Amino acid sequence: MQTSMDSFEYNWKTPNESAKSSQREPEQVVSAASIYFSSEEEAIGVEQLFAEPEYGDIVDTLLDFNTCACSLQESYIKEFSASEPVVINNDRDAVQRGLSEEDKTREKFLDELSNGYNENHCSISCEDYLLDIELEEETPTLDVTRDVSCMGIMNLEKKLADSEQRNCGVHVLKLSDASTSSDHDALDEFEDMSTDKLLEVFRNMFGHQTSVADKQWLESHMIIGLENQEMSDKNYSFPKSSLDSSENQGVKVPPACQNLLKVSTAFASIFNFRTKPRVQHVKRREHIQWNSFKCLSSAAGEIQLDFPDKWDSKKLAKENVKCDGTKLGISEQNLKCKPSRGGFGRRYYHRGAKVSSQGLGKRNFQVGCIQNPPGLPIEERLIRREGHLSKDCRANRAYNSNIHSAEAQDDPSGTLSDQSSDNSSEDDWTIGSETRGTNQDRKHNKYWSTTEVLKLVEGVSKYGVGRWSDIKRMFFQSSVHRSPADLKDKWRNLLRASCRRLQSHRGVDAKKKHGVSRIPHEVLNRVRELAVIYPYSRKHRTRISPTASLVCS
DNA sequence: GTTAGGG
DNA sequence: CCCTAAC
Repeated sequence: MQTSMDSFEYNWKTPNESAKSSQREPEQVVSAASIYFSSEEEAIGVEQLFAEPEYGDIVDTLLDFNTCACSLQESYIKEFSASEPVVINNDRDAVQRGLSEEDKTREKFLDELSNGYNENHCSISCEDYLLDIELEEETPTLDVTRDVSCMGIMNLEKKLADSEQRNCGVHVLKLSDASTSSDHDALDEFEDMSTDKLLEVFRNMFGHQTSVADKQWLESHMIIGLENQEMSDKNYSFPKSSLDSSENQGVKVPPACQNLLKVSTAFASIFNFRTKPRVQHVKRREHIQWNSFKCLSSAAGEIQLDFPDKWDSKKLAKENVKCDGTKLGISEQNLKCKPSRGGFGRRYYHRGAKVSSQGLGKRNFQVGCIQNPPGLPIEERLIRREGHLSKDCRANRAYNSNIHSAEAQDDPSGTLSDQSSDNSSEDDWTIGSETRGTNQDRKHNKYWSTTEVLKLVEGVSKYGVGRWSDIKRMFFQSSVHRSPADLKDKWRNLLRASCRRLQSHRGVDAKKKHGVSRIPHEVLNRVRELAVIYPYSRKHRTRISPTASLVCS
């Protein structure tokens, strides 16, 4: 199991170094321990690592440390904000320099954390998960920097004394003052339980067995779990009945789901990791119970619980369901739309919906890439890429374009214009196809005017072939419908036309006859000259006929 | 984000 | 003009 423990900064300092650090400027106060889990499996693995008896002391130390940070109240922050700032800027070298026997054990523990826990301890295989669905999960954020630094302010003297007492480089932060009344209630409840019962409760809370039979250890960890459960997700009521019954009677969510929830919420806060927005990979059906997925998604607040009873991915794929969130139970307001390409980027229209083309075809059930218009039947909201449209559909579209292409022709004089500025580009466009009523696929389909062609030629003369963005910026600033890609396409067509003209005058005459070719000879000659100076790509030249390529290159 | 190239 | 891959 590969963990992301590299980001776990176990930066502890010896008391002496800490004293030096405390004299730094306040802005140098930086964060201490933080852990990022990229998956639930990692959290589970680290949890099991923490449950090892040989690491009990270290776990206590870390948990005390982080629990204090989690439990910090605003009043404490205010109260101690005027105190001397304390730097908890630690580094691993400092730990190694102050080695003791206890430190060695700690180092071993930290090494295991950083290297990833033994695969055998991981109960869930995470290698062959299908990346079916990507859910943007925004988990609660804990400001580690603020909490830890303030906590350091609060407990400076106590911390130093405690760490010296333990004769280790780790600053042990005990925050007995910060215990809440609810903690005491829960503690009383746990104290009445037998060790076996505690083990059972532990299993119910965190979803895993623990080999630790120490009653105090179990109590403390479950208190922490409860406390952080409340902190991390107040909307989710922790099933108290799970404490009383191993059968989890009366619990609304299935046990399997509880396990997932508690690992992801309670331990997340225990480890005080500042969760960053991440992509959660939801496992396919073979690897996770459907009910568990429903529960997990519900807790994440991203997915409604109107899932189908069965998820037959093959069937859905067969139906060519690409992005229909409804079939996945995604609420429409929770469907996040990746922004379509901005600036000069192209926008792709399908049935009135904007679709980002990037990545649509990679996964069958990618969520969060579309924006469906509400109020339409499911079938109508199915977004299909143009590539999946039938040939008849595309042919019909081309037919519509051809009909309107004959209705308007631009610059019929065919004379060269001196205009090369950008102030008339919008006006002298000729609309080739305006069939928006029935065909909204194409962006505008406006023919290039001679003025535009001249500007393009001028731009290529100045910048050369390939700097389409610069040409766009300098010569087509106000031409909102001419993207750099359009310029590139047009230049390619101009190049072909110029070569074709030399190749066959008959073909040009035929096109003139049909009113298609309206590019003046002078322009094409200039294009040909520029093509010599700025050769187009080799691939393109090879596509032109051998005789033409000789001339063009 | 930009560009090349196939369609 | 659309779409994708590559950078």
